[in-house]
Amino acid sequence: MNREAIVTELLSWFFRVKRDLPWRSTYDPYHVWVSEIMLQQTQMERGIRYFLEWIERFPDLVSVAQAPEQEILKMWEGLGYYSRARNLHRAAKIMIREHGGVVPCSSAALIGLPGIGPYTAAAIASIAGNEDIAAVDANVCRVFSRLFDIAEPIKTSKARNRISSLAEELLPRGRARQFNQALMDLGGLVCTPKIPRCSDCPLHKECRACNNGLVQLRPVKSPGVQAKEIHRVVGLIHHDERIFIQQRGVGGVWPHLWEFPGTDLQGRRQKVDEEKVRKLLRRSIFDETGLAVTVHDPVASVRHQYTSNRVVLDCYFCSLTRQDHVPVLRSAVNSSWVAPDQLEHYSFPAGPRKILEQLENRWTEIITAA
DNA sequence: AAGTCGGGGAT
DNA sequence: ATCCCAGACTT
Repeated sequence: MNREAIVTELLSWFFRVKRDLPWRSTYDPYHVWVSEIMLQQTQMERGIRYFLEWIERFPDLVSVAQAPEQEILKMWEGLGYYSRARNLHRAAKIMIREHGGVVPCSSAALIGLPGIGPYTAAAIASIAGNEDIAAVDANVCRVFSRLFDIAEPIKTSKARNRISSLAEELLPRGRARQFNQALMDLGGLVCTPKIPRCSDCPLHKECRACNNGLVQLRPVKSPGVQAKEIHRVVGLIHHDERIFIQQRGVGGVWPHLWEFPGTDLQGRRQKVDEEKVRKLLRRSIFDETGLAVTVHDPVASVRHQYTSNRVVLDCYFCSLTRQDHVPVLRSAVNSSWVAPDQLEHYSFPAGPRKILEQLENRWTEIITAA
């Protein structure tokens, strides 16, 4: 295996076909940092849209550090992994305070900042600062698992360590910026998961898996976990032309995002008794918020998935049975009564957001019907 | 080492 | 329907 040839072919290919990405015009460390955080576990096409809107709203580090968390989360809405947004916010404040108001470019200074692990530190340091350090992401793992025909399951630390040292050995000194991005682009454009385009690959002559006819079997994956079925019911509580929403804590999923109160149903297999569902929802809303409500008809229902859960989310219209509308929150950290046309200013997970889409233009009809 | 954390696009 | 993604963090 000719390592010299691999590097030469790879860099030559990158120079020819590299993607024209927003943060590649200047390699501004702030831009590179934001892009790397956004692209964690996120596909390029989606990331770019969020990146452009983000830079328009937060053109520099100071604007991020000074922004209220609510606005940070609103810009992140729909992107998932919301801790990334909160960590970005925290890290911005630290950079202002301890790094002279700039995004540091050395991996040593970056590692350990909120949301910045080994990969992201190496990626920012190499792409923004051209530091000689390999950045091994999912793309690079896949490329190397094929290039060196690695039979070990790709998720194991053994395989990861082997790939990391291979990447370090291969990295041409002084050209880490081009080399790392070249590997990422190769993984994203040519050496793709399902149907790799080996005939277009600049490394196919050097690729062991390709030469062994094993490309389809690489990388080796471990068995996945089965998705959990969840049936959730929530209440759209109406009072005085406003809707009740509450803000989640930071303990579990969707930290500091807003939601409608409700509960998960347990016996989700058999046909659910409508009356029992209403009673259960009334009870759980009372437990969670202290609000006594009457549960009316369902007004929206959506399906969505997150992590390894499949969710059916039913939304019931509710009204207060007593005039007392001051909540006593059990698990949420904050709450608000909001006019329907103001709900768009709050950040919701995808499920409730889909509910809101279904309710758009139906508010008057729904409220008068009840 | 294994779980948790999202969401949508590709296949 | 399943797989996947410019991973980090907790247990």
